[in-house]
This record gives sequence, C-alpha cells and structure tokens, in this order.
Amino acid sequence: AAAELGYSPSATARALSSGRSEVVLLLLPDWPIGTTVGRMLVGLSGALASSGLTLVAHPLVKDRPASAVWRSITPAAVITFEDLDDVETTKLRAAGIELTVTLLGDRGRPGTALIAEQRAGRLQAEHLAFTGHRRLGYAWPHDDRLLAFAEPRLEGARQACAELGLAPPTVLTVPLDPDEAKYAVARWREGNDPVTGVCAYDDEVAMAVLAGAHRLGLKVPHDLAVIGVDDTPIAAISRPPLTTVDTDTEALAQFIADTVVNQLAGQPTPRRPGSNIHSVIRRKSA
Amino acid sequence: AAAELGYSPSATARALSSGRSEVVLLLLPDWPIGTTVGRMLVGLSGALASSGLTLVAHPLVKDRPASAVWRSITPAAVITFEDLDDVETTKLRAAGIELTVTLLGDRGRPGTALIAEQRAGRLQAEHLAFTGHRRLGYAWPHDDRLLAFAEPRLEGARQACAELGLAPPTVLTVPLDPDEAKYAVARWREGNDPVTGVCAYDDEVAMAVLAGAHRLGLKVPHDLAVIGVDDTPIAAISRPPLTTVDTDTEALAQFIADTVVNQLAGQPTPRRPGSNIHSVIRRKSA
DNA sequence: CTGAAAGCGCTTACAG
DNA sequence: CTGAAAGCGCTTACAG
Repeated sequence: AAAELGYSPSATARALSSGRSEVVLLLLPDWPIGTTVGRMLVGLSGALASSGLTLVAHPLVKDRPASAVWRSITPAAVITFEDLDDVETTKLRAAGIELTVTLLGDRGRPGTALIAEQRAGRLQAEHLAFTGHRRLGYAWPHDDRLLAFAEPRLEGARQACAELGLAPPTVLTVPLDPDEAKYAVARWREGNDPVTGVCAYDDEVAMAVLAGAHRLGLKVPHDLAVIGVDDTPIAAISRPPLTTVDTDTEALAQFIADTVVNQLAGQPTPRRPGSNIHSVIRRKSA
Repeated sequence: AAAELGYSPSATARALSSGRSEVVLLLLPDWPIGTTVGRMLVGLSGALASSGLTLVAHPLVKDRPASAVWRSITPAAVITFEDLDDVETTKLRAAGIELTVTLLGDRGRPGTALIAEQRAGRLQAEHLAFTGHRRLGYAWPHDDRLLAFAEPRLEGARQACAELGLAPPTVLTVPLDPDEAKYAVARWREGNDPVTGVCAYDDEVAMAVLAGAHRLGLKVPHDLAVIGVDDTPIAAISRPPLTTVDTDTEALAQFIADTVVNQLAGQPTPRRPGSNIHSVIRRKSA
C-alpha cells in the first residue's frame, strides 16, 4: 500500500537473509571477446532469466585473480570457459560458492566440457572429404590463449580424417596477417602431395588463409578449399563468401543454463545436445 | 588467526552493513557484441579495478527490462551505452542507485555522451578529402540498433565535409551481403559526379562495400576508396587491407572509469580525452 | 492465517 | 587502543 511511493526491495538484504543468490557469474576468457562470446553471453542470459537467475559477466585478465570478484559478488554458481587453477578453486569454495561449471574443461571431472567443439572440427573435415579432398591442412590460430578452443576443434578434424582413411591434417599456425598467411599457404602447397583443403580454426583465420592464397595466386575453392567455424557476419562478405560451421548458440546456451539450474536444485545434468547443433553453412570457399 | 582454516568474508553482509557496493554494472547494448564492446569491457574492468571497483556486465535484451537486474545486484553505479527510458530510470533511482553514466546519451544531460564518436567520422572524411576525394559516400549499417553509434559518426563526417567545402556525404544503407552491397555501390557510382570515397560505419560495413565494389568490377582504392572504423582483426586481412580509424580503448576506458570514480566520490568529472585517442591506420583501401 | 521476533554476517560508532 | 553492542533490510520459523 505505502509501496506506491517508490519502494523497492534490497537485493543485498534479501541475499544475506535468505542465504542464496540469484546471480550466476560468467567468467569471460582472457582472449579477444568477439561475436562468439557475445552470442553466448546473450543466449545464457536469456536462458537463465527464464529460471529466475540473472547472468552477469566479468572478464578475466592475466594479472588480476578471479577471486577479486568474490569480494563484491556472491553468485550461486560460476561458469568458466577454462578450468580455474587450484588456488582460485580453493578460494571459490571458501567463499561459499559450491557450483562451478566449466565449458571447456578436462573431460575427467563431472560437469565439465559442456561444449563439444570436436564436432565443429569433425564437420569441417567431413565436408572437405565429401567434396573430394584427400590432403587436408589445419589452420591453427596464432593467439596462444585460444588453445582451449582450438585443441578440441583440431582433435575433431583429426578423428574425422582417421575414420575416413585420410592422413592427419597438416597443422600450420596462420597469423592474422596476409604475408605470414602467404608463407603458411605456400608450405601447404609444397611437395608432390599438396594440401587442397584447409580447416581453419575460425572464420578470421579462414579469412587469413583466403588472403594468403590470393597472394600466392591460388583460386579458392578450385586450387584450395577453405572452411571456417562460427559463421560470423564477415563470412558472408568475404571473398569468396566463406563456407563455415555454424553453432546453434541458443540451444547450447539453453543446455548450459539447464545444467546450472538442475545442479543448483540437486537434479541430474540434462542430456547434452547432439551433433545437430552444428551445421555447415555452404557458401563459395569450399 | 583461526582464519587459516578457510575463512572468507561475506560480500553480501559487508554490502548490507556498510551500505555501499563495490560493483559497477555495465549494461551491454542490444546489438551484436563484437570486438569493440569486448575491448571496452576489458578496458573498463581493468581501469575500475585499480580503484577497487569490480566491473560486471549484463546484456540488455529487448523484452527483458533492465530493472530485473536490480533484484539481484545493487551496484554503486551503472554504465549504459544508450539512455535508459524513463520507467527504467525511475526504478533505478528507487533501487538506491544514484549514479548512472551514459556513454552515448544526449549531450543535454550532464555525465552523458562520454564517447565522442563524431571524431571517428570526422577523421574518415578528412582522410578521404586529404587524399583527393571530393564526393563522399557514407555507408550506413543495416542494423537499426546501431543508431546510437552510427548517428554521431555520420554527424562527424558531415561536419568535416562542411568545413572542407565538400558536399554532404551521400548516405546509403549497406547490408552485410555482397549482392545488396553491390546495389548500394552502383548507386554511388551513378550520374556524372560519382562518389569516389566511402566512409563506412565500421570495418564490417567497409568490407561489405569492398565486396560490392569487387562485384561491380571496381578497383579499390583506384576507382573507389573505402575507410572503416574500429581496426578489428579482419581489417588487416581484408582485400585490400582496410584503412581504418582506431580508437585508443585503454585511454577511453580510463576516462570513463575516472568519471565514475570521481562522481562516486563527489568530485568533478575529469577532462575528456582529446581527439588524439583516434587515429587513422593507413593500409591499402584509402 | 496474521504478526512479532530472531537472525543472516558483517561494519561502525560508542563505551570502557 | 581494544571490545561489546547495535543495526543494515530483509526472510523465515514460530507463537498467537
């Protein structure tokens, strides 16, 4: 009744009294935050909101310990991309945060490796193989911080090659620089059994490969086929338009959110989405 | 002493008791979150951390009111990209959050429009004019949600044209699609006084212009010069490598952080950074 | 079913 | 300078 004159409950008091928090903290990885992370942020926020949880993100930076965040926020759960080190994990426990979900962690621990990036790499290699390529290359990102993402993608491409009876892909680092990309492409083309199809870590690296191929006078996809991952906006406008692997971020975010909600309620982890969340968007580069 | 066995203070209790919060909430805009927003997030987080504040971000989504966030978090200040509507602002006040800083708000209110995007547009037009172009085009983004960013950039380009005695730039929407971009470029080239230099809203739109020009058989920069904004990683690997306007995000983030810290302490707003935070990165497209 | 009391874990002003 | 008490604004279990 008296509430009509601008009353609003204190989130802080409620949290202290009830002993639980409605916030879920997403720790952003220490690598360039782009379209992919942005989509995940929006997707997770929406999916968690349906369950009454509010997502909040904090960027991890090398020198600054993640634990600094617990000083100000006590989330019900924290979602990380990569595994936290032991010191951080201990502090996290001490701060009373029981639930941690790691998106790209080791497969050893439970609730870990929620994102199966292998699928993306596998689809790339399969697409290339099905369009007639027998010698594949893998364009590895220059940025070391991307390791957690790149490892499983490459692993997936390797598996696909093995299953299809192809030699393992030749892995070369391709920096986001036309000249350096040119050298990488030249190396793939050396010898009498040159690489004719390249799986790139993501769309940006794929564009670098495209730039390198162009500088060598190679026609894409005729001389060299290239396939990316992510379907970022640039894929459609690159030259040639980039064939790439798209992820259904909505579905993935929903799964991650369900996992968090269920674990918070002591219920079992939901079934992980199948390979159907990945699909190749076929354009002109492969 | 007894603290050695895993004690950690409760952030919640401290906030309730002391009446103040150490968190600053950055409300992310409802448009594609990419490199630019990512950089700002990291920059702001670092700059605020030096003052003992922890930054936390929450993506705004159309249907979901921002006020849902106050249920769970009571920040000391909130930073938004665009102005909040009156309903939200009222709720924000009611929740006891006094300080709001808007990055791209109207210049009417104080503490508003901290980011001077005009400079970016101005630099683009000046660069084109100084390299001999007399008829300019402006490549407007297809996504309506970008208005708050695009308006000031275009405004800056217009001002520069006026000051340099050029006709105002011809504004055309350029979607991130090669065919549609081709039509836009074709329109710029119509008539006996065709556009020879294009200022693009950002690097992605610039790449679309590049794609459109290529489909029309136009050589860049010979027939058409193109300049972007943001210096995203793709600028270096586009064809031709993209001339673009870079922003010193570190400096900008430091200024925004200082503004927040000062206002929280009741001190005056720091001097805003000059035009020196913007610079053109000259590559091959203009 | 409604209403007063206790308590969440800190901080801070005050008494010793 | 140290230590016990009050209080931040809610929720929740309990008495009426």
